[in-house]
Amino acid sequence: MPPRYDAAAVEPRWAERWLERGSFHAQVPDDPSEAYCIVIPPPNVTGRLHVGHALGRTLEDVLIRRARMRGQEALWMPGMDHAGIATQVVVERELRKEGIDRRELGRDAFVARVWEWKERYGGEIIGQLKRMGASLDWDRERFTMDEGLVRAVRIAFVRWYEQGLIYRGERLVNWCPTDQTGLSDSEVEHEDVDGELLTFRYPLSDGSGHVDVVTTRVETMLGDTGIAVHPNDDRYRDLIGKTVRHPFDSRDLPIVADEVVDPAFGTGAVKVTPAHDPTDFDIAQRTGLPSLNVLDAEARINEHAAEEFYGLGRYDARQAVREELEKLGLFVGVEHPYRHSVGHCYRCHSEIEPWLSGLQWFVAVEDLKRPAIEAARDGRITFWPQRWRKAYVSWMEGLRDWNISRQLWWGHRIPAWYCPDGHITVALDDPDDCATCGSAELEQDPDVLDTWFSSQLWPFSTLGWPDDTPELRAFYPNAVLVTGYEILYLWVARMIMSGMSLAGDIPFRDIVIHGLVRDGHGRKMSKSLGNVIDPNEMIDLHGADALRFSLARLATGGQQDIPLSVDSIKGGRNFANKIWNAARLVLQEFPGGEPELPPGERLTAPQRWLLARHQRCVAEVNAALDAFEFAPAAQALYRFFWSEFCDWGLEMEKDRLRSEDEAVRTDTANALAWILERTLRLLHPVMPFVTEEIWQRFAVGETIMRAPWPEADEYRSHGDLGADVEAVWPFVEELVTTVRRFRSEHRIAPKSRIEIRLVRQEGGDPAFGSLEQEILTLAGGSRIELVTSADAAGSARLVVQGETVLLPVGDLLDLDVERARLRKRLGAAEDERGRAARKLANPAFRDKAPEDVVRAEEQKVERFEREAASLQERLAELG
RNA sequence: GGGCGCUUAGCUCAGCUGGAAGAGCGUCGCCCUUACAAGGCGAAGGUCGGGGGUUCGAGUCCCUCAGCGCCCACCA
Repeated sequence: MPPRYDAAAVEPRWAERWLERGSFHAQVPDDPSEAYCIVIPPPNVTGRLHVGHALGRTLEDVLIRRARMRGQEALWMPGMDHAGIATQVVVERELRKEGIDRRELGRDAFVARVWEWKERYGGEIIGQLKRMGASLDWDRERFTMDEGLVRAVRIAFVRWYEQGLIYRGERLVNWCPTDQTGLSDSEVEHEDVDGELLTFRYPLSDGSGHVDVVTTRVETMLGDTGIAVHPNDDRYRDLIGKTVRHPFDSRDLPIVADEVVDPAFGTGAVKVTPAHDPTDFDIAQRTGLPSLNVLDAEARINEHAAEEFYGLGRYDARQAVREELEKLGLFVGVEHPYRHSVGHCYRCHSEIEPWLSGLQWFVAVEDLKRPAIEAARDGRITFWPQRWRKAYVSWMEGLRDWNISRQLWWGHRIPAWYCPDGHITVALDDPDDCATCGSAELEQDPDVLDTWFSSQLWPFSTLGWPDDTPELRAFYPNAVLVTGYEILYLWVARMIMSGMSLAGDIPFRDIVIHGLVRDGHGRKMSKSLGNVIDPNEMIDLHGADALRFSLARLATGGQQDIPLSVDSIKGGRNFANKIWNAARLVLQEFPGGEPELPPGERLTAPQRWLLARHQRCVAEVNAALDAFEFAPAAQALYRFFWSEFCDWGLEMEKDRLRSEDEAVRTDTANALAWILERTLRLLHPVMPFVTEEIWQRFAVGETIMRAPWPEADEYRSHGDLGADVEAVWPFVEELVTTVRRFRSEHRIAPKSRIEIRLVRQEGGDPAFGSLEQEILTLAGGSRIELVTSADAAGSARLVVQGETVLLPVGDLLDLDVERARLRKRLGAAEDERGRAARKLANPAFRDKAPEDVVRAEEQKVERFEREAASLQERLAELG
């Protein structure tokens, strides 16, 4: 074994071997309680693994690998999402480079090109997942547009349509003029921008006056069809029913009353543009105002508007309309900058144009959301951390119908056909004739479904739904869903609704929400900042284990975001190297094979102590993972392995490991190997590669992946074995540290050994138990003597847990340093004593605090009093 | 306009049901001690954002103020 762990050599080998051996494949268990399933949030085919993916996949793999080691059939379902808009845009861009517009190509040829592209470049992320060691069951890989899922989507659509949950209607949609499609409300991102709030004037048709209105998008006045005021607004009450005249095309616009108008905002009169504003659309619905759509699909002014503005883009039109108003003397004023919220496309970031784009398909959510809210409320579904439940519930309560039509070519085409008479046929299989009139002239709806319509089915469609497959029976509901909060609404909420409605049960029992990965200073990673951490590069540099461990260690539930720096990944690499080297030490003496823990009476004190600490680590890791707290689990592993096993345990056992006495040597090697092997299993879900590589030398099984997971119960007795050592451990640890500190302060060479004398308390056992030899090893001592206080003269004096320790170091003692050291200690001891004494002086404290707390304070006073006295005596001695 | 989160050591963060302030990184000093210098040992560094309250006791619970961040929302 080389002294440096070489992740680059080890990891690819195991990544390949695990796949060859089918180690990630899950069988369908007979007993459903043995089934454990997580579905991967399907990454976009266009995607590449970024650190956010790496985080989520690491957490999932930790859960899956642990479940697998616990003997469950752990299925981690892999797959990808066809990602409608995202993919179409990428391929369109490719085509444009070749000088081709998709419309020239035609729909079928374009879709064929996308498939071609998908086969060639899509799924880069899969290779990255494999490098990460993600134990996905690749035999079951799915794609949201594969044959089975196409069928699932159709059935879902048809079933909801028949239940009246899917309907077609004319509504305003969130239109992206760049991507040329409508979007659901969740796909619109609102951002504050500096715009202007412009006031202009509509003259009354009868010439008796005018009405002023305010707007941030003055070009939409071309599509105004009315003016709305609050019914109780005295300023305008008399105008209701009158009309104003449109300055550009002389239309007469009625003045109507509507409650939504806020008299306190602007002028209290609202221009109504039903075709380009959701609020106005609603007002028009209530008041019967007509709609006038003045924008085309690219957000240019169309032929419905006044002639002089034809063909202008929306921003040019904004300027042009304003200038015209100024010329006509109708411009009143402008507030600039005016900060207000504007919707943007979540894919391309263009400003969204609310737009009346004809008939669209919608999912009616009212009946779907009720059970989905209930499931979160009654605990069938649990959110981790819990606060997300509230966010989910309140979002669900405000949820409005979901627009599922997308004016794209890449995606699941809507299974609805129209005959010339306008009858709608919705069918599972492509129909030959109209279900209403029998006409054979059918045309399928040109639109496709929202990408999220198919991904909402993912937890059950991948398992074979709608068929009643063994997989579906065993693995549905899934155990856990792990995802970032950014798609809680876009995806998670919809899976719950569709799962309960279509698959008849909640899709998963636990939802683990993790934060967004940011750079080491909490900034968003972006190319322009140059702070992007590419998981691939990190794996090249430090290994997948290093990346995984670092991510797990940072994955705390409390905070919203997760700061990741190259340095923190380096920490993970160092840890892998530490594990490697500890194994190297043990393996120098351990011959390989399965270690056998020597019987209790043959275990040394440090070994028993290590067992107790190992037991504690097992309990901590399990408790943390049961609560989906990955950072504390990683922390517990790190502390146990590095501080306890290596820094204290191995240092104490090193000599015995190389003992002349073969029996001692064998027992020590076995005991350490045993603990190490169990710890490797605990570490394995987080750091699969290095643990597998080392484990191969210990155990007899084929892979650590199936080695039994250490459970807290089975180790409880080991804590008892170490109880005697634990009792003296605080003293031992402080003694060693205190002597080391003394040596460091006095610059005593590491090689020189010093005698340690403990002033024996009357009649007591030595406070260090049986750890005499270990103390000498750790503190660099030559021997330990038990003495009486009469022997104190001439020695340096330390106080450990109130006990006096003498170090007869003779000339090595620098008197100035020693006086300074003693004064510092004395000061600290007096502070401590004072603090405890003050507490005790408070009668209320003695009265009301629990007995053991009071006793602890009393002991503290005693102890620091003794320490102070002892140090003072010595100081006096030194003069 | 609602809602949520954060504010603890130079940096990034842990601190469960309230009982003597922690980690990693960074800094300083000493060590290449035959597992590991990607290491070991030791050290320095904190009025736990401000104010008020509850309590014998508050980083921890309550109120309030301030700053930062996020989510949701049809004030044109």
